[in-house]
Order: sequence, then C-alpha cells, then structure tokens
Amino acid sequence: MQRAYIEEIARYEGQVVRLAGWLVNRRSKGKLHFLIVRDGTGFLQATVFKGNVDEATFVRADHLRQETALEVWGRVKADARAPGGYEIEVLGLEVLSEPDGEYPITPKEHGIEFLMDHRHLWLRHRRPWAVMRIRDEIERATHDFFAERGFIRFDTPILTPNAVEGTTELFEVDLFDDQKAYLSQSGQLYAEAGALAYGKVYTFGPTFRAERSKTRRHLLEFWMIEPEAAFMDHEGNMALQEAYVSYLVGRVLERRASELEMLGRDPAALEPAAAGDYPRLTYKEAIELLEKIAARDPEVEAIPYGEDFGAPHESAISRRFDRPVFIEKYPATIKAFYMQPDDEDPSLVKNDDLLAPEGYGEIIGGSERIHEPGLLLKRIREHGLPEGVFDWYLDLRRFGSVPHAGFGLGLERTVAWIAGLAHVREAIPFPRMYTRMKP
RNA sequence: UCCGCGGUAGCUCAGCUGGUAGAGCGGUCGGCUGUUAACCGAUUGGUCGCAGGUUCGAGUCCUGCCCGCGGAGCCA
Repeated sequence: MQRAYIEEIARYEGQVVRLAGWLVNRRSKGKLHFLIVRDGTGFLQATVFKGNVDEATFVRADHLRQETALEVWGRVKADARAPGGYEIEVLGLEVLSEPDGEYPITPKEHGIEFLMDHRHLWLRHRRPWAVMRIRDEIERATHDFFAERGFIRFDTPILTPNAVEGTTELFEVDLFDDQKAYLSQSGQLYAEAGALAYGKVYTFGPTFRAERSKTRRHLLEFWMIEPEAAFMDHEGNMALQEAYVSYLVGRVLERRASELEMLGRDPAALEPAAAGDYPRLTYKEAIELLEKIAARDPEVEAIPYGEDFGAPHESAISRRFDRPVFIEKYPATIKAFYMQPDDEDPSLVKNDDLLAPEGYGEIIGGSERIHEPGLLLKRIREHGLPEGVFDWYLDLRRFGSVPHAGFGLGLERTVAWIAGLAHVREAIPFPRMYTRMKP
C-alpha cells in the first residue's frame, strides 16, 4: 500500500493509502469518529465509520489519546466538510506508540509561559508548525537570492577575540589558561575579509548579544544574514537590500500562503513589500517627520537632532508607510566606527536602517565601510577600541583596499514581521532570552 | 537595570469589607452517523509561588525573596 504524505494528499484522491503520524485531536458522533492526524507535512481529518472497521478497531479509535503515534489506512476523499477539503475514510489503524500519561498541551487556551515551558512539544502544533515552515522558506529564499547574484556563502567564526561595536553586550567564554574569547555579535568584520577575497559573500549564522532586554524584538541568540560586497557603494547597498527583502516576501506569499492563512496573516498587508519601491528618508527628514507626528500624537515624543531613535519612534515612522522604509545618513557620532563618511556632509555616515511596516521596526542595519586606513585607525581610537585586536582588520585597508558595503538582516525579526507574530520568541524553535534558557 | 502587572486544580481563570476552595476546559466512564478548540450527562482533581509576620482565624492584610508577563533603554 502506498504511503502518502498529507502535504500531497490531493493527488491520492480515490486511492487507498497508508498514513503515518500522530493524533492531534478526536471528536465523536457515536457511530462516527473524527480523528485529526498530523504527519509533519500537514494536518488531516480521518473519519472512522462504524460500518467500515471491525468492532475492536472502532472502540479503539474512540479511546486514542492525544499524541498517540499511529498508522491509519483508508480511502482518500474530497469533502467540503473536511478542513482542507480532503479526508481519509479509515479502513484500519495500528497504534505505534501510546502516550505515557496526560499530554500537557490540550486543544484549549494556554498562557505563553506554559507554552514556552513546553516548547519541545508546542512545536508540534499548528501555529509553530506554520511559523517554522515560513522561517524555512525565508532561509531557503535567502540562499537562492544570493546564489543567483553570484554571492558565495562565507562562514565566519563564532568564537572571536574582539568586539565589533563595544564590549558591554558580549558573552565571555573561558579559553585555556587565562585567555578569554567572546561569542560573535556580528560576522561583519570577517565578511569584509571575505568580500575582498571573493568579491561578494554573505554570512548566515547565529549571533549573540548579552543584553538584558525584555522586549518583543530581542533574543540573546539570533540568526543574522550579512552580505558584504567589494566595489558596492551606499546606493548599491540599499538597492540590494530592497531587492532581497522584496524577494523574501514574494517567496513566502507564493509558497507559504496556506501557512500565512493558518496564522491569520493577511497577505494583502505584505503585497506592497513584495513589490519593492521602498521609500527613503534621511535621518534629518525622519527627525522632522517625528516632530510632525509628535505635534498631533501625544503618545510619540519628538527627539532632538543628533540623538538615535528609540523603538517607539521607529514604530511611529514605520506605521506611516505600507512597505519597509529606509532611514539613511545618520550622524557619525551615534553610529559604529567603521562607517564611511558622507561625501557632502562628513558629519554624517553612509549608512541605512530598514524599518519593517506595521510598527515592526528595524530589520536591517547597513553601511558603506571606511576603506581609507588612516581614517579607520582614527575612528578606532576615537571610539576607545583596543587597536591590537584590529590589526588584521586594518590589513584589509593596507592591501588592495576598495570601497565596499554590506548589511545585516535579523532573521527572527524578519520572520516575525512576515508571519505577523507579536514577539520574536515564536520565530525560532528554541528562543534564548534574558528570562528563558529552557528547554 | 528601571517602570507597571501578575503567580489559586494538569490548563485558562473567578474568589467582595479576613470566616475554612469554585467554574470552564483536560483526564476517566457513558450518549450521539458530519464534527470543525463538536455537543450532552456523570465523575476525577488543590502545599492558594516561597519564607516570615499581624490576627481567635489569612488565598485575602504587612515585609522580604523567587519566578513570569507587558514596556523602556540597547540593538538585528
């Protein structure tokens, strides 16, 4: 008998097939039981009619417990009354493994603390199932996008000797003797070495920030995609970001429409983002826009020129657009040491943040990098960074230095935005947070 | 780290001015041939976060601590 997967159940209509999976829920009408079965690829309703199976099987079907591992076999039928439009009319079933005790996650309501305590089991349920498939699509689309444009994947170290942007948010690791290392907070500096070696590279890996943050946008451990390209300038950088993000959204709309629907995410809200043509504001224009917003909305505070935006400001700005919005050219004083000064106004840098709409806020930070060795050394000193650990980084400017640029996209924030999640903790299988390290 | 809110049955919660613990869901048993988190009946189920204190008496009032949630800062 053919083994069928739920994802492809439609192609087996009319056939008798075998299905291997787990029991999600059951309902009974007396002489007719409904078993909801999942097999990893999807969810399917199985009907057990009293006349179709022997008495023992019929009674058995009414006493199966949630998360029983089982095989069922029967005929695949199209039926409008079945969720998803198809169901399997059971002719027989076999229990593969019986739950030991009561399964904790019932079909009714649960709080987030309880669900996160049982994350290893919660992952089986519809909502996380849909989210992880969307995350997978975004990861796959990332590799396709960069491969199509001639970028090679470049893996950067996780144990690093140096801080990219200050040391307060680094996790320290004991090495041998009295040596210390830090968990990487960005692969960027190494990606720059990659760009000068291979032209166009991107990293795809975990990064770590030791921030005592308790917000919907922060994880201690998150995944970041960091493209870096030689001979790419600030304009090219933003064009690449727009092409990349609109490609990601387009792929999810195209291939994960049913998952978006399961999550109650309206595809219409994402369509402008897939179309591209993202608006651009300079830092100065964004400050002025905030002033206008603040004049009418008492919830939003204006900020003086020269200060960085807080989360409420980013939300207020991003809510005014139906697609991601760029904010570019910040004052150098509030940005990282390696950013290239603006040609017209050297007090500014050629950087950009990309804010996702609907209040989701920053998903990308990018910049053109300083390629002139003297200026780079000056900036390292101004920022009070230890010169010793940057000797190799300065070498990149000594030998064949050229303009280059890149950016970092936060995977979980992007997944949360596209999937319409309220918190990044649901965008990764096992979130590591200030308040959670288990399971 | 700061501000705000919370911790009562396996889960989600109610519990008034202090008087000896409740509901729904889940589990179990039974009923029902088209359910959609099915429904109906019965039944099961408690160290009221922890430690002190006030009181004849504390889930309820007070103090300290622990844990979580929402937000801020920082950032992707």
